[in-house]
Amino acid sequence: MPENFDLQDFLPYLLNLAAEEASLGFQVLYKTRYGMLRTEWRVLFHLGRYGEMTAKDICDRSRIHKTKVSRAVAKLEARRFLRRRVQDTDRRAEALALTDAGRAAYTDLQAQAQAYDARLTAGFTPDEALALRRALQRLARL
Amino acid sequence: MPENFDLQDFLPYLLNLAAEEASLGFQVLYKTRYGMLRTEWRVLFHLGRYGEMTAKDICDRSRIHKTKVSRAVAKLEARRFLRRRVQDTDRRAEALALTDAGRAAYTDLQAQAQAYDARLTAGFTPDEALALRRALQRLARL
DNA sequence: GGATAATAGTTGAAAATGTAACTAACAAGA
DNA sequence: TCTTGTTAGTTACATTTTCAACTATTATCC
Repeated sequence: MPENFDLQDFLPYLLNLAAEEASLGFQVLYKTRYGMLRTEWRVLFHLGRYGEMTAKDICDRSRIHKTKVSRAVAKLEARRFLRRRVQDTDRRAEALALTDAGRAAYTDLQAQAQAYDARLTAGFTPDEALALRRALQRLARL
Repeated sequence: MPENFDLQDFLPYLLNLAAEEASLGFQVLYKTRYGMLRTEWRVLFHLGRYGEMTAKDICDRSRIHKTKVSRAVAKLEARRFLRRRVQDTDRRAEALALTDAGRAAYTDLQAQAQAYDARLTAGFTPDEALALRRALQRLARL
């Protein structure tokens, strides 16, 4: 066991640093354009990408805690980005769906996200970028 | 520009997920053993690994905001993990140094961190692990 | 059917974070 | 030396997050 273990080599630290740095550039977009928080953007993305689903579905897919999702949904609804519809089959659950405005915001931000992702990986070869994503998905247990 | 861009492929999202997952396992250690927060552990690590330095030094090295460092230092001091000594050369700055208790906590947690890091990378070949760290360091602009 | 447990989602209070303003000390130039 | 500007660090306040408790509904099983 080596004595000199640098913080820069500690994976949780390194991951957090890289995640913060990478998040920052994109945060500017959804924050300044739509006044959204990270969880709100993520909920929007889920609904835009995967279609109608309940808050529980989003929780399961994204591993965001239900209180965070609940508040994000409330804000997105207040801003008319989504509608809730109580389900007949289970009146506890609500099906969430984007409004036209929500869909427009999603389309815009999704394109921005893709462009931003391309910028982030610009310094890597396709193989390197692929290996990085694979490694991260493994670490995230996806 | 492909239409179907999954969240799981979006680097900021993926990085955050992996960072959270990786942080969780280690957080248990410094939280349950020492009741520390992430910033406190990081400050402790800096002082343990790199020796006496000022809060400003820690900020510069770690990119943690000075208010977070200030509060972490206050807590670590209250728990007798570090001492402050006003510098003669500049009476605004304080040299921070671990106490014996602080050093003991650092030694313990540092070993745990190393072991945990090894567990995290156990599924990777040495080359893969190295490539991952290199990629993350680049993304983090280290 | 009726009791009990589990689940979807919300809410309130406490803890943590971010932002800006602040104090105290130093620096530099007229 | 006096003014102005900068820096180290703290504090106050607003925003977010976390945690636990809560409501309403559905599922289980005797």
